[in-house]
Amino acid sequence: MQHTIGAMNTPPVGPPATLLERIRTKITSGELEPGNPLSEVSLAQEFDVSRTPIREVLKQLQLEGLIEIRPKVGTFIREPTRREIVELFQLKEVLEGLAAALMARRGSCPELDQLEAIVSASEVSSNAGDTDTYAAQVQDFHQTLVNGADNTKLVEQYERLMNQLAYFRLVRRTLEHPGRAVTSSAEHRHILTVIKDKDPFEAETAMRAHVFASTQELLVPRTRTTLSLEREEPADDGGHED
Amino acid sequence: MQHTIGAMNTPPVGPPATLLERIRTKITSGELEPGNPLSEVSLAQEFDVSRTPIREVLKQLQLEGLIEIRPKVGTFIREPTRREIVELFQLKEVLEGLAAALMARRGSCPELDQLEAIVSASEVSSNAGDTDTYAAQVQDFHQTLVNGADNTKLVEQYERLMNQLAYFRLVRRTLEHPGRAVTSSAEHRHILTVIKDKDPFEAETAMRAHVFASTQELLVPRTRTTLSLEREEPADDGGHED
DNA sequence: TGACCGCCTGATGCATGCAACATACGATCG
DNA sequence: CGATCGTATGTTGCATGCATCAGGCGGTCA
Repeated sequence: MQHTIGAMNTPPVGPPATLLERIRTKITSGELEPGNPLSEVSLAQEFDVSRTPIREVLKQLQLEGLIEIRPKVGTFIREPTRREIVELFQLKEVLEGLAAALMARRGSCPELDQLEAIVSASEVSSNAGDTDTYAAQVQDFHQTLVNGADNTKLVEQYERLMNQLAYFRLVRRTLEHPGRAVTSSAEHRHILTVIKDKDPFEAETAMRAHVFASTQELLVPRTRTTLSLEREEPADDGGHED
Repeated sequence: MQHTIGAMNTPPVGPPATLLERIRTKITSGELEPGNPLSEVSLAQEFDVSRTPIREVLKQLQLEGLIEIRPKVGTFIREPTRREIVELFQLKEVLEGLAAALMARRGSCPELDQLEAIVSASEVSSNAGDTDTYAAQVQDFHQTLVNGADNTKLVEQYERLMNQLAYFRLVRRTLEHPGRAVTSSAEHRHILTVIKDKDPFEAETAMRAHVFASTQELLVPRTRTTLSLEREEPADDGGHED
């Protein structure tokens, strides 16, 4: 599970992180509020470097979609529009679907064992109602699955996507729906089963259905405890009519 | 079809292109050979700016995967490994599949009419054996389809993917297979039909099959005119067994 | 002759300074 | 009193200079 790739959002060790990673983390961790201005001089002082490397990093983060540089005005943390969030989740669905299919084709691998451990542990925590633990395990499940696809380009695109979503802010909300945890856990178990069965098609289908369901939980404002997928927003939400 | 987004690889007008776009184009257009060193001072002189903006651009291009910056040594045009190419094509398949599904769900839109025009024109050129014209139309078909998905994030990821592939270099080879053009053209027509029928599932399925077939033509060295998908490389090539 | 060691050149890495511009505020005029 | 214009400030945009280091080349020694 260790990554030697340069651009990671969760470096295993602390200090020896790239400037890019450190500033990115400052944004994705929610330390800064969206819309907040990011002065080059402030960052330069904070990280004890000059403006030059800061500017290089900011340009890259703009390319990643995390910030917006308004020329001659300033740099601001970007707040994804709802439309963009929907778009990103549509991508998330197919990317994770691909990951599941690739893992199913791949067969035995370290990540498969990790998935087994994660799913087993998450079944315990979900039944126990330990939301915090389960939330972390959900993250692990998806990340491990993408890693298990053995496709570095997929991992890169997925990382960028999750960074743009500031996913950390969203996951917690999902699990506020009572009963979602156990349902989600069951879906994880099913996905793992079909992957073990080396059924790429079913793995992809199940994964996409799972991601779609989780997405719905996130995008639909939590108004009632059990919701039956009624739509209360005219905007396209990536519905499954296939 | 016009894009006002900052990072595009094919700006509609010439001169007022960003420095990033201009340098990126220098790479993706094949003007530079892979492995070729990209000196900061050379680029600075060529574009009549100082090294500072050049460095910012190079850092961004590194993030895009187009170049490799070896610290204290130099910057080099990156040559994707064959494995990376396979990985990128796996992504291309699902991204274009998503695009087709989204277009099918969307219904009438300008891009749909454009697709109709492109497919009709390409049927003519493919039957006439006009390879050059057909190659351009193939590009148009795929680009228009992705644009028609009405998902800006998908467009962005797709652009990056195509840049990494240096797709321009590869497409031409595909059409060297005699008969591929007419087959491909027929697939395009079928895809357009199911999109018009608003059948997202079939659209995605057809699109993925088409991309996969085209990919095979690209990845399998052209040894015989009609090949029946036999594999001559042990490496995983993203096979469809679902 | 062969291997090793030190310099030398080229590159990048970064700090700094100046110029240009967008924005906000306050004074002035109708 | 309201609108407008000028200025003041804070920001980014870019050029330049120096420090640092990797890699190559030649000389020297065994």
